[in-house]
Amino acid sequence: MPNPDPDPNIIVTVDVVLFTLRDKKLHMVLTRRPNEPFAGQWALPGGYVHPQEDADSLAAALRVLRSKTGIAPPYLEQLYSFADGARDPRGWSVSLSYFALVDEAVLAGAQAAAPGFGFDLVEVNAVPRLSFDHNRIFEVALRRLRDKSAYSTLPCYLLPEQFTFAQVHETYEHVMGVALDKSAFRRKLAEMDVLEECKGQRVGGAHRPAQLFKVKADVANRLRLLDRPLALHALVS
Amino acid sequence: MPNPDPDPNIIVTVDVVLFTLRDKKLHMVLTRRPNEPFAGQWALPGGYVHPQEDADSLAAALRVLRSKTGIAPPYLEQLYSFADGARDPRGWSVSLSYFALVDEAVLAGAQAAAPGFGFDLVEVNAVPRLSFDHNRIFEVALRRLRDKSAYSTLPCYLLPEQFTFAQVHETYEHVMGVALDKSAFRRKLAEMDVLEECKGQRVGGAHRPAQLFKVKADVANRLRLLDRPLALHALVS
DNA sequence: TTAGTTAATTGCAAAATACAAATAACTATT
DNA sequence: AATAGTTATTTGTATTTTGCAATTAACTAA
Repeated sequence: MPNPDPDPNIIVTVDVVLFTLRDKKLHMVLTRRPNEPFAGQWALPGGYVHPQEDADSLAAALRVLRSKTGIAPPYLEQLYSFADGARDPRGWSVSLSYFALVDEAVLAGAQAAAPGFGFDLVEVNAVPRLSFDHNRIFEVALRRLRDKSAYSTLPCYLLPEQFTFAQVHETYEHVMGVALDKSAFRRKLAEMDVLEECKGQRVGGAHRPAQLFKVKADVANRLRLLDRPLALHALVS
Repeated sequence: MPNPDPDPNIIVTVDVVLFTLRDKKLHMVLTRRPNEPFAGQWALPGGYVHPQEDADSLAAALRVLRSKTGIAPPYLEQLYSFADGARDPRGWSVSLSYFALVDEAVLAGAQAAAPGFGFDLVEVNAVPRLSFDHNRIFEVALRRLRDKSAYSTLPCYLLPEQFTFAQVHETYEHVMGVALDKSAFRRKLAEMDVLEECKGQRVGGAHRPAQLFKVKADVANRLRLLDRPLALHALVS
């Protein structure tokens, strides 16, 4: 009548799709697998859950990211769990997958501070063949990022400390892959009430200077949602 | 250099939050735990993943539902994965959780056909203390159901084969817990293009009879989404 | 000064929405 | 068979939200 786990071990890992914006294009972080299976191949940053070390799966994801990229992303959310007997040649396995966003400068800073971190950035339209079912995980993450960007402040986590309105606008467009009307977008941003002016701070070239903004403190910690999503116009890329 | 799983077993289970509408109120299915831990206590229908038997976690969820309730729900979606060292006294564990919707008549039919199925329905506003972290899983499921209902055909999976417009309207209201303007809702339903008239079929008492509808065949298989969500009015319950 | 350039605001037609009212289709009662 | 009662369904319209374009603002370089 007692019911000990009657089944063989199930492999439990965490994998993270870490997005950033570089040269106005959405990129993701990839690593090379150090061990079999798929040794030497591209893969998402990931690894085993360590039950003694990780309080929960979020902690495991943070640990993995720290060890592979040296950063703690400002946004990290559980994406989905891929769990079946075919995705890993070693046996039935679960990937607790997460997706994360970070300003590129933070990634570059981490890479410069400790050149040992072996990761690369690839554009999301040119993702190579990945290990396991990581291409599928990436696809789900990209779709989720794009869908959620239409009704939230998600793309703001890709921005540097200070930025102009044009940068926010561009960021949304490049993340979502669509054109967004400028004045309508400005109205929506105002409605969301997420930006704060950096008083007196302006930047620009041979033209009217642009106001610098930063994300309001309370918004930086908590994703803000729209009642009605942004309207999508023409496809951009 | 070989890398065998270095860590102790992690328990992997599936748990399902199965919703239905009874007496115009949203209910969920609960079972009594047959074994320790929490023997005799309320819990979500759930169980171990069986690696030899289950191709993937969805198959595991279907198997668990079949064994505990005798039904195969028309809608079943992965909800979230709860994974930490504290939720199960036996050790570090993962709950691959799902949520499902079904017409109450189907549940009643299964219970009548095989009275052996030991499950109960409880109203979502009167959920008792559950085993493990199942109360939290339920809360997440309820929030997801309500949020998603605002921009999808999700509540349609709670309806019987044929139904009136008033039933759809009520179902949305009771699922979401808000009042919805009737004519606006009718327009949205028309826009979604999900209903098909049952020609000539009408029902009613001492008043104008109501047209019977059914869900279009292609919609029954695939959730349909709205570009803009339903507007929420006053809280209802 | 002025031409060039990007930033930011404003105005308005068009579309979508909230709300209320009217109309339709029955039954039960007189 | 008229009519009162009840729910279903459609229609109308004021209000709000959007799409789009034009205008104004603020700078630099020539």
